[in-house]
Amino acid sequence: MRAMSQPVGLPMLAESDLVRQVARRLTDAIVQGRLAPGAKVAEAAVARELGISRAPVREAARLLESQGLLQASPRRGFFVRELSPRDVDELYDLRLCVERHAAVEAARRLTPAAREALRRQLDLMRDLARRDDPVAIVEADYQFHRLICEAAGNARLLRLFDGLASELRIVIGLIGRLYDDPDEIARTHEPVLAAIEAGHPERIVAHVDHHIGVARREVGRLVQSLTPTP
Amino acid sequence: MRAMSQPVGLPMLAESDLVRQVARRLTDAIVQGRLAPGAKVAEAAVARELGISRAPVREAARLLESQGLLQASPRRGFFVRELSPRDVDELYDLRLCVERHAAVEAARRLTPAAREALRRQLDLMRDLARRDDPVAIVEADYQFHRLICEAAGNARLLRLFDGLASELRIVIGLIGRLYDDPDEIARTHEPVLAAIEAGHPERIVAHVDHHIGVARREVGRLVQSLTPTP
DNA sequence: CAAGCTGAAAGTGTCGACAATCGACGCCTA
DNA sequence: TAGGCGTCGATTGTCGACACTTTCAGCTTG
Repeated sequence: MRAMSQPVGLPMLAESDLVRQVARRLTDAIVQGRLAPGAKVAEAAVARELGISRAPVREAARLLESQGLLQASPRRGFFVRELSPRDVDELYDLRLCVERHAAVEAARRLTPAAREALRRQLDLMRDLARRDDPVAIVEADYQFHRLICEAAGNARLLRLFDGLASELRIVIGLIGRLYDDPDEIARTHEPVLAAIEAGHPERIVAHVDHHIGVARREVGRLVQSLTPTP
Repeated sequence: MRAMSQPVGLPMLAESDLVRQVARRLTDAIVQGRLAPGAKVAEAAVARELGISRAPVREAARLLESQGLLQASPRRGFFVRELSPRDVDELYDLRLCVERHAAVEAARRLTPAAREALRRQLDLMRDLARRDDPVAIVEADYQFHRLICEAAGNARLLRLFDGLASELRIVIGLIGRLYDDPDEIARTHEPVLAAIEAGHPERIVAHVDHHIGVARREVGRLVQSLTPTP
């Protein structure tokens, strides 16, 4: 009984789990926009395409449902989640809540390694902005925020952030370029990192609020333009 | 098309979804302490006991895994999550983060109905404290916090709170009485509601912090005493 | 006596199949 | 011609079965 007191922490190799693989493929397809919001995800079709049976597909779909990427309609199947402007509002409310906390915590326990990683990520973003690579910038943007959550040292916080981010990617994946001015991204991130390094909680919150507010407006506008006014 | 313009409010009969039912049963068994942390949840055994096949059990288990109640170990099965002191720390960190936000938002958009519900819940808690009903008090405590999250008007926030709460219930369910002084619960809730009604963000945060800090210490002590020092 | 090996039993991962149900198409009726 | 009804196909929900893995008890051996 004491033998397996530590099932936690191991990288859990041998991910031969078909479920995880299917979940990953579906997730990729959704965030890359290959599966549009509202599209039906038929078990049989996916299973045929992957050359497996329906069981793993079903379980993967349920996993993605719990993550908010799919929506289950009893007796009808799974559909890619459609995000209303209200949904986006909810998601950004939570992002604000989560990332404020993450940034403050990250500042409290900032290790040299984490600080270095954040700086490198910022450099990368500046570089991508110069080279005007809109797809890579969105990814780098995501990674920067993820690094902050990682630095907060709370595994659940990180999982929560991943969940919010993947749901937002449903809509973000629809467009190639999120910001009109790619350079703006790098610029709005700088003060966030600076505030974290300085370690003033109020300043951190203020800059995080500002930065996320900008993103929120951008995505909000985008979703608004995508939603056929009812 | 106008015929059923009101799909809301119907009780949605015929929830023949076995998965939901199994998930509910397992959840109940866990939070009631009938399934102890670390216990194995064998698909076949559960299926036999419920008189169904393994497929729905599997899906329900995976659902509970995504909620953090179960832990999947490839090729070995599902186990009831064991919470280390560190896990409890993480959970309370997130609770703090989530409930601060919820309380501030609830204050911003407090409807008379929500306010009334919160007051009634507080009265109920006072009553239960007088009658010294430790089990009911924990439940009422949970409901009070849930009402605050409901009043915040963010469905995802509520789901997030439910997830955190159910994970914490893994350990809370282990004991009958969480607080030494039942009356203390009601007393530490009063200033929270007062602050929400007053609407001062800083005061709200302060009181929420204090209240959750108390609970955190209690649960922390409990978990500490349950953990065989490694 | 402890440690390692062997075999069987139990359990998971995956599959294909069947019944129940939902959506769509076409037909009938007013 | 518009609207309701019944039938058909397609898909889900559930099941039982099989191969492979893990676990554990008993045996062997140093």
